[in-house]
Amino acid sequence: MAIDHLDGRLIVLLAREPRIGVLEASRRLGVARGTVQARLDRLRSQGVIRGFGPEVDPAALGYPVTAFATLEIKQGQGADVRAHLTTVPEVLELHTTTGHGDMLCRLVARSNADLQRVIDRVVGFEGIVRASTAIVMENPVPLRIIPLVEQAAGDTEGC
Amino acid sequence: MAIDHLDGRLIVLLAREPRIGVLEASRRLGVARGTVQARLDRLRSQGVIRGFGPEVDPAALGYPVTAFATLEIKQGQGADVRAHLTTVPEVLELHTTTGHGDMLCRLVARSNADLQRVIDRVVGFEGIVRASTAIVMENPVPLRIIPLVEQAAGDTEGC
DNA sequence: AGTAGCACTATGCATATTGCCCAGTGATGT
DNA sequence: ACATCACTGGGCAATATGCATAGTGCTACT
Repeated sequence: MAIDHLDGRLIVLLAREPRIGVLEASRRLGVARGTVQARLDRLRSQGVIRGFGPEVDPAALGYPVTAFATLEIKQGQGADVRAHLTTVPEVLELHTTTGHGDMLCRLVARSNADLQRVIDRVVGFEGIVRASTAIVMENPVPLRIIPLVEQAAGDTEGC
Repeated sequence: MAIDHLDGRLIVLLAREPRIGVLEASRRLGVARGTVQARLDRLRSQGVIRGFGPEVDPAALGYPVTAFATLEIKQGQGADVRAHLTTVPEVLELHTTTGHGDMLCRLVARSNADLQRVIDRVVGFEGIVRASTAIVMENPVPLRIIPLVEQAAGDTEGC
């Protein structure tokens, strides 16, 4: 179910130096190439590793402003709102949540002024009752997974 | 500053089929290998593409519960809180924001019960005044970048 | 006009990597 | 004792990579 220590080391290695291939990884980890190959295949088929897509920085694309919007949805309009938000390119992520709001979405925009346009487009839809937005100022911890992988790998055995 | 249409097609292609190499990409895009090579180098040096790290699914690692916590910080304790949260593996992401709270962080946990442990660890730190947590139920739009890339690429020229 | 700079094409070549095969070994469970 | 499984270590053909070259069309500058 979880991953073992070698899996963890492999994932961390790939996260740190994505350009290395299977052969180089096997050298670094001190195991045979076939082992790395098999581990990778298993991790992918188990869904632990979803893929190796490029990580794109929205800021470098011209969208330096990030914000999180909490949306309150009119009863029974959830599906329509989801469909609507999916069509907005600036909506990078959408979750339905418990708590004060009903949905939380991550937005990007070209500027603070442009954010207004994005928000207007997001909330300009029947079914959204209220929206409250928090603009991101700093991002002290960018999306990371390595510490979690290390914990998950370490739990299983003691190295 | 932004990216052109070929850049956009390249990024989308790589996002859809990450395992293809430079050579195969050049065939798909109908351009020379050197061109793809040069574009990739430029995109990486410009920071548009941060890397090709593996996308790991926390759920498959044994952390199926995701939550967002809004934290209110005592004046002047920001740096300490950041340092503290960095040490918690279950904190996948941390932002400082405008609005009601001062920080927003993304958490994962092994279960709803385990989430309590994580939150206790997160807020068990002088400097955090108040925390409100929203548990993610569904994720209709997983983190995506393709629509934004297409928009950014399309803006520049009309194909 | 003339020219320099730039991006792209097209090609070649040595080296490295991949995918696939196999036989052997040690640990585990029946 | 025996089957199963993961790992090792090796070999092989096919492929991809990094690097270099020369030619072409376009743009910008003088």
